[in-house]
Amino acid sequence: MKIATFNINGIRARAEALPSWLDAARPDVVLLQEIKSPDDAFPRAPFEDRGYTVETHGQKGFNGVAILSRLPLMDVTRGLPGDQTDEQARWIEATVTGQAAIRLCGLYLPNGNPAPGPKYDYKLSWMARLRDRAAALLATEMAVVMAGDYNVIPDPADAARPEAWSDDALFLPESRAAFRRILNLGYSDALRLCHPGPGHYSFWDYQAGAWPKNHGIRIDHLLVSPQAADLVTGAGIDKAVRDGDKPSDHVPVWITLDA
DNA sequence: ATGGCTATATGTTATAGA
Repeated sequence: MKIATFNINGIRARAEALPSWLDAARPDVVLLQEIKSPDDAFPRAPFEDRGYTVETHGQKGFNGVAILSRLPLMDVTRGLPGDQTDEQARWIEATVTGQAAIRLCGLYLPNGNPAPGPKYDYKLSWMARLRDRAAALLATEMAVVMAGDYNVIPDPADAARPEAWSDDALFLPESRAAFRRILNLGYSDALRLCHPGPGHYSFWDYQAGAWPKNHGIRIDHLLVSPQAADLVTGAGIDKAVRDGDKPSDHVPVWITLDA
């Protein structure tokens, strides 16, 4: 099974780039972030025509997550537990069944800038809720894959110019510690199971020539529970997508599983 | 150096992103 995460930065803006990548990469499941669309405006046909089931959790204008799957999805839930007043569409779950059942979580973690401030407070409180949900899922002993745009640079090796991010919400010590707390529950950063070392990025800003200068950061992650880590056979980043026509500022990150 | 580009809605400017 091949599972990918991709912050597409607008589903309608990626009407050509996303199907083009799907046809080349042939993932079984894709967790999408920043669809920037209400559910009823999501263009389903290009995906259903390719054999994908579409489950969305969107809102007007910003945010929004979705799952595309060529395998059956069950028990779909929307919204991260822990705060009934949170109206931002950033979390969706479903169980996908191939040779094994896997609980999927698609997430778009708050950016948090500027820090300090209310947006950063929201980021950290969202991460505390994420940790609680991650712990609850771990207790089920299912294979769990939590994938999406975490908006966290875990380590200096995950940025071409770490010094440029020292005061940024994506790289502040508290953000990195909150991410590390989830790993410390027992989850693994799946790309790191397969590819240690620097130079693996998933985002390049549209501005300031970040792409041609390769000033990237790695902020899109697939975290896997121990039961899911047992099944991982490979991982990668489809960097070439950033060079396509009308690209997102993020590129797809994927894993393959013996499942 | 300068938020330098992009997407969307609030729409010929503002907001958010990272």
